[in-house]
Amino acid sequence: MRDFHIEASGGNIVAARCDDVIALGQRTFRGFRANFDRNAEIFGAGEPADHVYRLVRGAVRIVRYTGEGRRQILTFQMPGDIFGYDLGAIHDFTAEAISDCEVVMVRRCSIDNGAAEDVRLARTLVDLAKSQALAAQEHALVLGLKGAGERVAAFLLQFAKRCAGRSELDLPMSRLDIADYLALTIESVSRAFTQMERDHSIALPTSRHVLVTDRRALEALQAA
Amino acid sequence: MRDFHIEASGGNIVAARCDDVIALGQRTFRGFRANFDRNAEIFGAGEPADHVYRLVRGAVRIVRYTGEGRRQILTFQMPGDIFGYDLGAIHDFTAEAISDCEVVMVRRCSIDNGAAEDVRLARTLVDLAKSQALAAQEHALVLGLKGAGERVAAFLLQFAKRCAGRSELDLPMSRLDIADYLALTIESVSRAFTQMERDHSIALPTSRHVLVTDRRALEALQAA
DNA sequence: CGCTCGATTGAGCCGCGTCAAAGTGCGTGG
DNA sequence: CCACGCACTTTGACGCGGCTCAATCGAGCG
Repeated sequence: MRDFHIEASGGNIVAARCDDVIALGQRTFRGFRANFDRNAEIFGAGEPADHVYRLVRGAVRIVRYTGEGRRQILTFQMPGDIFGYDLGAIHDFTAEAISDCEVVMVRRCSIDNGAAEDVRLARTLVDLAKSQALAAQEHALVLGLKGAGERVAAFLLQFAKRCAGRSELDLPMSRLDIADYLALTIESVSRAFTQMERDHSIALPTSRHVLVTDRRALEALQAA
Repeated sequence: MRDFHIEASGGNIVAARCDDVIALGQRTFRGFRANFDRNAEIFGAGEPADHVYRLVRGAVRIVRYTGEGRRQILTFQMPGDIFGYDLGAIHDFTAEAISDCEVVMVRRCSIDNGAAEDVRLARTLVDLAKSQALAAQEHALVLGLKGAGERVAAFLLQFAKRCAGRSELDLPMSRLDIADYLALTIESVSRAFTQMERDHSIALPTSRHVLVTDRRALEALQAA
């Protein structure tokens, strides 16, 4: 398990080991591990999409910027998630580290080549893409149908489900990240949180630490 | 090219021929052709997803209904589009005929079986799923970042691109369909149309017939 | 201790939804 | 062929939810 170091021009990649893999289907792909500092760009929209990533530790946001600085977060990636396997040869979106984080990078062509000789892998990739499509559609539903409070409730429930249904949540992302994910302002997100606290649906020991005390109430709120 | 008829319980499928196919990758899948009347349900959310569809003629909306009758349209399908190839064994959404339309249906298992022995097909399916994911993400961006007028402009430009960039558009869908796609009300959609007409960005010989007279203006409006 | 960044809270405003009323086009039947 | 009815569209008046602007608060850190 020999370690070696990479000095990226931006200084974001601080260390890498060569013994890490991404598992897809029955196959494992050899890649390397990389660390990114908080707010570092992992890849940018428009750059060549020649690597696929698995998040090991930390949290990542997939983002689209508009001309005038407005920002929309499409998904949050949590440990175990695969990202960066985009449609074309160019990344459609930007990936940024929400917290200091650790990823495994695999050359995309090795996955594509593997899929050319392993139908089981190919099926796994189809399901991966389909589940991303479904997630994006659900996101569009939330943005289209729900009001501010309902969006935040839906976000909390979605996040809780990702954490194996635990009722004690440590949010890695700021209010601004949540706002840009739900297409709201920080103020609206904040008001929604305090309202849910007043209703005793949640408790907020700190602003990033959430206790879901009444899941039913959140589910009822979300459904509205 | 012998014709035969199917009588569905709902009376929606009025005729079918057995000589039609869906082409995917290098392969063609034998299926059968079916016609649906305007507003007929092609498949419903929750039903077994054991067929994949290609639209031949007409237009289709992919829809999600909430408990209280609210509705969100996720995509419009135009001739040539493939739909119904969902993630699980159950359809996540409902497909409805916007106009009288004609589809080719293929058993989903024949596609899945084909992918198990043809890697080129498998790659095509990955790209199909990825492009659906990208479309859903773009849709989420529109709903998240744009105001009413900008959404309608984006919709018109997207529709125009689908029609080989023609500037003369025949919208198959009602204002209500557009509203439910863009997460607006019919009134807001209507006002956006008339505003664009006042700005001489478009002309409206009839409400369903749109002439894009100033594409640049629409693009500028959309970008806002 | 004081600085800074993020979160919260409040006041006012604006865009879009809601409600209501015409207006328009089209198919149907007389 | 015309008259009617129905579904869809357009237009207007008004209210509300969430955005904007601004001030305060709180926690982490040098």
